[in-house]
Amino acid sequence: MKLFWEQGYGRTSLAQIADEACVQLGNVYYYFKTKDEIGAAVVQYLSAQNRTMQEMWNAREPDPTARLCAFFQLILDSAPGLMQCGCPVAGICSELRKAKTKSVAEQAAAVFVDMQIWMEEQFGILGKEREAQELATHLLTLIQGSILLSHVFHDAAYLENEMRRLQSWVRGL
Amino acid sequence: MKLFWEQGYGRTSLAQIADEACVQLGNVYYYFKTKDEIGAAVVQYLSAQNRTMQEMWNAREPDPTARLCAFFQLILDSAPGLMQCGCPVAGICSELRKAKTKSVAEQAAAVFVDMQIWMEEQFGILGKEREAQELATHLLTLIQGSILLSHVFHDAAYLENEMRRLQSWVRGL
DNA sequence: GTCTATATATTGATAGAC
DNA sequence: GTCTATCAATATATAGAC
Repeated sequence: MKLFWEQGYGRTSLAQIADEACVQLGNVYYYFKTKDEIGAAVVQYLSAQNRTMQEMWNAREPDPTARLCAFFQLILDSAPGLMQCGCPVAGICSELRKAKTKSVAEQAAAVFVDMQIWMEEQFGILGKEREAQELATHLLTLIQGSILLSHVFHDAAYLENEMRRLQSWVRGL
Repeated sequence: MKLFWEQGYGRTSLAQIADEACVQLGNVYYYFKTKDEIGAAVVQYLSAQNRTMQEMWNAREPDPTARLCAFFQLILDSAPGLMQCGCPVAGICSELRKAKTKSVAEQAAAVFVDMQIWMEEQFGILGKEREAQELATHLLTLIQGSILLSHVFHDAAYLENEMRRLQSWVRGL
């Protein structure tokens, strides 16, 4: 995951992965038959990580507003990495969509669906059932747009300003 | 440009480029010493294309609102390609930022700076000098965010809905 | 399960005939 | 300017010893 995020899927060789894992190149193929399987495993890891965070926020924070703020705060805390490498899910999804590995790209897109549905649920609890889908899409658009701008401009301020704005916005709901 | 957009910089071989240009592989090196030089030329082409469009809108449309709407309309017309391959500027910028070719990534980022400055100018003419920068950033965030979502979800509706919303918003200024 | 060694294919890049 | 031929490096993947 680290290498795919930092360098991209295509630029990362199996030799680098073996080196990062402190094993020999040949041993990688004992666990993964192809490089695509490693890509699928990474996407699955990112998906599981996302769901774990959602379950944690659902359990810890009774207030949907606090849950959404916790989500924004996680993005804020990840700002340096997001600025440097962009969104790991969007990155691998876009790269594999342009390749022949379409199935893995679909699994990566499913992570965004999970995020969207979770945000919709929070807006629903807040009594915004009718606009929930529209609000969730709007949020995801702003999040991904600001991550991309901070990455392209190499300036975390784009992401930080947007996240702080969203935090104060959601607190005013 | 076509190949880099559709497949990405890394996945595109010089053999493919030569084939697309209907020349032999060896002949490519008569015009470009390295692959990076081709990447730089593509970014320069995208930059020139962007500036050409801006100059055209500035000349044809006396009203800044109409200019911004023309910009949004161009994105709308490009929706199928943007959905399929994402933003060509952001794509090559992100890919080369993760590579060793940092200078080309900076040139790609400069295209976004051009867009932002042009939008700021339009808001300035509209009498929004004070908020011009903030509005331009917000626009760029929504544009790039909606392009990314339409690409990841493989659904042009995300981009189309956002652009139509921005068109009616800017007409209400 | 882990390792070394290697097959096979493709890549960016070069040399030189024409 | 365009071509053929090829180098050298790197990639994914496999075979088989231990």
